[in-house]
Amino acid sequence: MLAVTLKQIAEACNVSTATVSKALNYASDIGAEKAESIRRTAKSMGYFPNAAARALKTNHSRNIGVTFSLDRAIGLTHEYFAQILESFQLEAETSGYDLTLISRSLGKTVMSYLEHSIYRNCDGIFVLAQKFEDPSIIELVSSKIPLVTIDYAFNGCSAVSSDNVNNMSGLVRYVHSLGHRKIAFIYGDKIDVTTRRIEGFYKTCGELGLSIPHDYVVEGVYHCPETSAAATRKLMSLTDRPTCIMYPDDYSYIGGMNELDRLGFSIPEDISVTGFDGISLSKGLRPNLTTFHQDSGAIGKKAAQLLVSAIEQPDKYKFEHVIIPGTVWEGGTVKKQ
Amino acid sequence: MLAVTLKQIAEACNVSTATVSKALNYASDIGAEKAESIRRTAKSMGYFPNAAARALKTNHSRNIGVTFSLDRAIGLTHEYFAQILESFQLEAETSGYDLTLISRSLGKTVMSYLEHSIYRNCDGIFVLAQKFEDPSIIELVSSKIPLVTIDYAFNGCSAVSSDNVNNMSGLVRYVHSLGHRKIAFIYGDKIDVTTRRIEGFYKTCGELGLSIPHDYVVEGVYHCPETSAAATRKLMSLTDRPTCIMYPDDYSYIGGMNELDRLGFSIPEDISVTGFDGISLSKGLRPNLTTFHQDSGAIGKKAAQLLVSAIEQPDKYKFEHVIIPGTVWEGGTVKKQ
DNA sequence: TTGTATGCGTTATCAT
DNA sequence: ATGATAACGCATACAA
Repeated sequence: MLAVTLKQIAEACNVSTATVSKALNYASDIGAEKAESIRRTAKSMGYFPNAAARALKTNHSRNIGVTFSLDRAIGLTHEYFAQILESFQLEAETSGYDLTLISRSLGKTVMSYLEHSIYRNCDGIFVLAQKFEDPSIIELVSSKIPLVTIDYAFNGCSAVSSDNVNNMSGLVRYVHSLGHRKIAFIYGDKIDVTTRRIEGFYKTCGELGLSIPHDYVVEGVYHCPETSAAATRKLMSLTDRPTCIMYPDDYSYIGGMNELDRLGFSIPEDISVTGFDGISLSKGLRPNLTTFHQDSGAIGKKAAQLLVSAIEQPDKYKFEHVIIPGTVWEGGTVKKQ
Repeated sequence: MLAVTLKQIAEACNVSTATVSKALNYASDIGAEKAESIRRTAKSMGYFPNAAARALKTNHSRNIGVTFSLDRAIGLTHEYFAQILESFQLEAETSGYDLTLISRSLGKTVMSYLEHSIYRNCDGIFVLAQKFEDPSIIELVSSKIPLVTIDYAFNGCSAVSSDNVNNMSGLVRYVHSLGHRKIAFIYGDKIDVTTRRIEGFYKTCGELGLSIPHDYVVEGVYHCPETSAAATRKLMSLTDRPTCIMYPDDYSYIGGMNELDRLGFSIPEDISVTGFDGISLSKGLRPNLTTFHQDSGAIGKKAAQLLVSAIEQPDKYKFEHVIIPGTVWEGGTVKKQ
């Protein structure tokens, strides 16, 4: 509101705005003590540069756009994404970037993510999405604006992914190591991540010499307890029941947990279970849910680092696809057979 | 990246930039068909205004700052706040405003929320906080920048609150109506919201003629299952046990749920319980958690409407404190006595 | 070392 | 009805 400008500082110091600008930007061609004194008065006057003016002049805004292309209101509400965004924000802020939420419209104007990003002069984009085949995402990726994606790698773009194939594999091996041979898997929505997990599941079962009946692998929905409940009912009504059910994610497991209780099965005595994600909920449940913890904090942080590099060193920067490992969280829901 | 400018459109149309600007802004002093043709070519060239230039000139950015002054990483991760932010975002976007996350620093520079907001030319601020006594929040509120707060009302500022006194009262009355007389209450961190809930609890108990022993009201921590577990243990070890325990929030109830199970009490046969918030988790648990649903969607939406009014009609706008009612969600965790 | 002048893209004022 | 021009706040090439 006050909005002190360079001009006011210049008047207060009896110098030109150019000199003030140089002092504030630690330019080399300015007297040390004069620069220092200018900085002091600038500070005392509560000066902060005007981001719009600076963006207009320098052609970069020190602002990163965040796109949310997530389904079924699993946006900010999903702890996995919320944590990634939170750690991304922290790291971006440390590097001097603010985050602006970028949507597909503004008022009555419908615009693509790219158009919106250009409108806001975003220096880079953090693409948080599930449906990467969204044309507006494709357009974004095809442009020359620096960006980083999560859990999906486009050609020529940096990406940070949870290691889905190996994570799934690790979890299957853990379950197998406790003696389980009849392992069922409820997978989530058929997005890229899911394909990899299914791949990891079958591959690992194969390596372990397990042959999994077709009806042990059923489709579910991420973050949806109801669907997991239904899938659980289906699995437990099979004549040859599994000894362990792997759920698509921790949250949807809640549905399975309740259904198993309703059916009179206790966990892990009668049936073992695993989740996926490692959200804080899994440590609140009893027994603690055995799950695979995806290191969302590391994912967000790394994504921010990659994006900042891409923005600040466009020439020497090389695209990377970083895979962040996770860990099996041994809870108490998988019983030794 | 392409960044079509007014100038390019002007050249393409053989008119001046002033004329183009008028056409695009539907000014009155311009020929109808010429304006229309200019708009067509602008569209065909993929023109979008440069937000920075516009902000510089008009002194408003159509950008709203969001401050997150939340403890213990209950930021985006808390479903209540995440939902409020989500609905706020949707409504703000509809009115043509983008959201920028405002922190207390940027790079190595430490700045107050106000300084950061001025730096980014925010037209208004959405204050999402728990600790309203934070000096940086006070500074923000004392300034003349339009803002709206949630669950705490400052003098001369708009606020949207969940009706904490009455909500708590409604929940107590519901429990009482099912025959409970020995009601315990684990309250959360001692912030303003909590004070009101405690007030609502005691007031209603008084009106209902219940005298609550001191050791039935114990301090807990929001969003913290461990603390709720400890408090539960304490309550259940009393010689004269309560018949119902009211938890600070749905999430922290998870700790109580597990502890009760560990102690061999089943819900609701041996002990009744309630949560607070009405997050989606409560409907995933079995039995469904009886809780008080705070209408986070309505809160966020209303907050955005108030803020946009404050920004766009600074003169005729009157500060408001809107109380959003909620509803008891009858789950299955309170047994009829 | 310091200051002058120019332009970023837009809107607004004032001529024409 | 249309256009030249100035100004928003800042950074920088260039002149002094």
